[in-house]
Amino acid sequence: MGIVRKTKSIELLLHEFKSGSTAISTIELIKRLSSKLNKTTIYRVLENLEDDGILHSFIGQNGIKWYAMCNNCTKSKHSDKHPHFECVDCGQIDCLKTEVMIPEIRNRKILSSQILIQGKCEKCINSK
Amino acid sequence: MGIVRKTKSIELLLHEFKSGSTAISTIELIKRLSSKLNKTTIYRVLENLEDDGILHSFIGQNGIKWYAMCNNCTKSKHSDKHPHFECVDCGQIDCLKTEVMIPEIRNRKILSSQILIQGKCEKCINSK
DNA sequence: TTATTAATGCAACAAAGTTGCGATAAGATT
DNA sequence: AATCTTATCGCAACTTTGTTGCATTAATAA
Repeated sequence: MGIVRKTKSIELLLHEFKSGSTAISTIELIKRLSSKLNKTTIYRVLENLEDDGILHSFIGQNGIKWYAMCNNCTKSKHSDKHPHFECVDCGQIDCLKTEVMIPEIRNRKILSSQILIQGKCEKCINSK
Repeated sequence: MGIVRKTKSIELLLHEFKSGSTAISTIELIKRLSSKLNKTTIYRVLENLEDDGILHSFIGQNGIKWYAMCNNCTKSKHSDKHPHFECVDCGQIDCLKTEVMIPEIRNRKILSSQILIQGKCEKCINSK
């Protein structure tokens, strides 16, 4: 689908992502916004924002879905191929600008890839 | 936990993986074995086999869990850091031997990583 | 053969996400 | 500004994947 009308729901959801390259899980968004939005609406708006190249999504190591802002995507081309970094201590997931080279593979045609890195973020390394 | 007794359930489950480096999702295993094993048993045996370094698991792009045979793992050290390749046509997922280099990241300590590559497998490229 | 307890099956539950449909509201039209 | 069209929303009910508690079964040690 994609977005046709500017609504309060879209505004509320995008507001949560304004602080940059940190990802937010759908369940976290539902927790934060459940007093203002129905969870069905949240799932649907996120899908529309992704279709329009405003957000991108990926699956965390426990199987739940996360969303983060896109940088240079459009409706037709999602160019967010960056890795995501998940802190094993605080649980925060960030988008990385680091390039990871995926080599060609014999007899296979690569179309896309997801890279999820686990480790400790700066904050959690220092607050040991 | 890990495995203490050799049981029929373990034998049945491992039998499904005997054909090498192809991964199988938990729901596929439940479908195949539901006449012989309870799904709770399947979940628990898979967990034990992973704890013992016999199988390893990862999350597919739709959030469901997949298992595949390990090559050189032990109870204490899971060394399966290889990428997984998912065919967008036939849905099959295989373990790759290809090495993917994850570069160091400033101010973060990397502990592990998952790489899931999507594309077309040899069979599906040719059967166009 | 018997005893111990790991492993299993069952039922009930939980979490994450989806579907159908009537009600609401964005914004185009009059 | 009032009306109309239909995208969007909220609600309830459902589905899928996975988990928990507990009584029963069976692997294997004694």
